Amino acid sequence: MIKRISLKDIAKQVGVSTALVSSVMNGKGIRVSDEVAKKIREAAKELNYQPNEIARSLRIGSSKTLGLVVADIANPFFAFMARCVENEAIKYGYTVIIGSSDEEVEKSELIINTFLKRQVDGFIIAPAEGTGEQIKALFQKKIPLVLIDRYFPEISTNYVVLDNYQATYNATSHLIDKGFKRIAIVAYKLSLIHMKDRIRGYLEAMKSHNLSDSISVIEVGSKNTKNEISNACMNIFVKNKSVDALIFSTNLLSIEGLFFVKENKIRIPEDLGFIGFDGGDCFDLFYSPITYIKQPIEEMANEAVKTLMDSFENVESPKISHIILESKLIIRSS
Amino acid sequence: MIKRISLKDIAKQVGVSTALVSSVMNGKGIRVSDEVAKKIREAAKELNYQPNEIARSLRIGSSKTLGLVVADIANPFFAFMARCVENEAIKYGYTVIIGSSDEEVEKSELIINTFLKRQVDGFIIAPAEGTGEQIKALFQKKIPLVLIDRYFPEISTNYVVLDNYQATYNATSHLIDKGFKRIAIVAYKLSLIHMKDRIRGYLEAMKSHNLSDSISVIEVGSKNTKNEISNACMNIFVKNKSVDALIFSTNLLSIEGLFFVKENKIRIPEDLGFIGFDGGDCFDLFYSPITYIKQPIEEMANEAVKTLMDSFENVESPKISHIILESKLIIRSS
DNA sequence: TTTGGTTAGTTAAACGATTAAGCATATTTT
DNA sequence: AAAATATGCTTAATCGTTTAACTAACCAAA
Repeated sequence: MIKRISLKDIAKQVGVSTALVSSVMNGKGIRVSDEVAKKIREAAKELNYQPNEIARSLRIGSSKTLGLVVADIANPFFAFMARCVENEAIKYGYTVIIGSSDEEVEKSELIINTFLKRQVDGFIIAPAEGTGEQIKALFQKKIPLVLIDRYFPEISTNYVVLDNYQATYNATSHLIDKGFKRIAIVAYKLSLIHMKDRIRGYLEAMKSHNLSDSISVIEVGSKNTKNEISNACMNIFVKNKSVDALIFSTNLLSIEGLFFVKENKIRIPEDLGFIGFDGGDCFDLFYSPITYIKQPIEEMANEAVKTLMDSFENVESPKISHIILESKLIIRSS
Repeated sequence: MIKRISLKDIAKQVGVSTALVSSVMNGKGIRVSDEVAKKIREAAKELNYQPNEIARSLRIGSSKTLGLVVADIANPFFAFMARCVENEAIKYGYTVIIGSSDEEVEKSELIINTFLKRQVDGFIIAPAEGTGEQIKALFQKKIPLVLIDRYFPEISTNYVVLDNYQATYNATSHLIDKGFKRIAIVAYKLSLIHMKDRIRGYLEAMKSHNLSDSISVIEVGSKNTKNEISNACMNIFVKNKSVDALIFSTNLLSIEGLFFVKENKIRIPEDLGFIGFDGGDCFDLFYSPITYIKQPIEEMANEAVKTLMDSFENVESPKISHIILESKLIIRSS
């Protein structure tokens, strides 16, 4: 590696011990005369000293690093979340390392282990399906941890999530108010709670409006979804004419829904009501701007970082915090 | 911090020295009997030992970490690039830390210094305008470095970029072939070479088709562009009717261009030819699918990582590599 | 004059892993 | 039988920083 300036170099140049230099650089601890302190600071500037955080981490037992594990960094939802987490963490003097599990159990495990080896101080994780054991293991090791977007009800970790139930409840109600009756929801075939809650919100809204007979949940696998969605929608919408509005339960599903609409020349909102998830330029640019459920992503990220910082304070007496944020229905012409 | 298992714990349990454990874990170096080696491996598994990479980094003088500095992580182009860099780096056993300069000189400097303190082994940087001095400083310190997307002709660093000249030359030629004549290019007011080259490609294409009189370069600032673009396009296109096709020189500009088109109910391609940069769902979903210049992002990322790995091999005798990749014009109906 | 306190530092251990060098035994070669 | 070599391990230094504990010099109070 390249020769970098260390405390020793400064100490030698000024003619003091490294302990003193360290103390001056951190502005605390040992007593120093103003004169020597000034000399040290000048030497540090002159040599362009950059402290070695690796060594510091080792000594103080904290890497000042957070591990962020998202389900899919190519998804704009998580990309934006990553950005927010980073911006927030830096305010507390923390660096973020990011990994994408791509919804795979093995990859999630690999990332978590890599991050553990790198001695991250804590994790923010949007857990993939089936990673409950991994989360439990972290929790048992008392490693500070905040789940985001999704959580496991049976594991009592910190989490920051959307009020998913309310989100789809409101969306469904909105469609009903607009006169749609045969409303379906498109969701992933996932056991994760956020998906269940989104479906539940839809179901309850339908029931409480006496539309139980029109309930229709379209579940698609999380891989190879494009055709699957198209086919699923096709079956229900085109062949059976049994649906007059669709609610999509994630950003990617919504976009694939838009492709379906475009390819089949479906008119929105005349032929089909459409509610998307998470927003994005595509929704705005669609010929008929799309109504969507907006998540407070930045707030989620900030809360997650804050929760993590809090749990650094008292690792031994862990206060578990559950933060549930409200979505906003952005009403457009769909 | 949390008590984690160290070499010492394993050594104690098995009754050997840490040196021996280390050697066994790394599968090299010191001679060991099969019997003891087996015991050590079993103990490591039993205790779920995860080596402390921080300590390892300090000792071996390499953090096995790359610093990726992008111009804007919220931009899908860079988000995807980040993902590719990460996936590629992991193959070589490297972790990536990502920072977004947001095209600001100060933020870029902050990120670079943070990464230096964290002892990154090398950098991949999409440099913001005005960060030439920062890059030069890294280069002089002999810190392995690859520029990506943009570069500084006056600094002889490694770089991996698009053949920007050819990209817009081809795009312009394509529009001319389709019968458009009064073609304008929309670009950022930036001194960076990639932007200059994109404009140059357009200019040369226009000249070589004897359309010098119709040349029109629309330059907008990199902040607050939405209105600016709309106004700029409005002036030229609507008021003067002096333009019949637009080429956009970045992804974000393209999307803002689409908003302009939509808001003003311009018909594509009847009223206006349109070529975007970088692709994306928005282009596909637009009522008239958008022709665009496609960058080989994954290849760029892979080449950048590979170049960096190569320069780790011989830090002292730096072989500078300049990689220029070709774009592809994806022709659709615009 | 002893005791105590302040000032301005130094010394040395520690964090966890790596690695060169050393050191007994055991085995083979001459 | 002596010398050389191989085997299987330990010791201790090192990376750069932090920090508890110590020291030496000086001044003030009892």
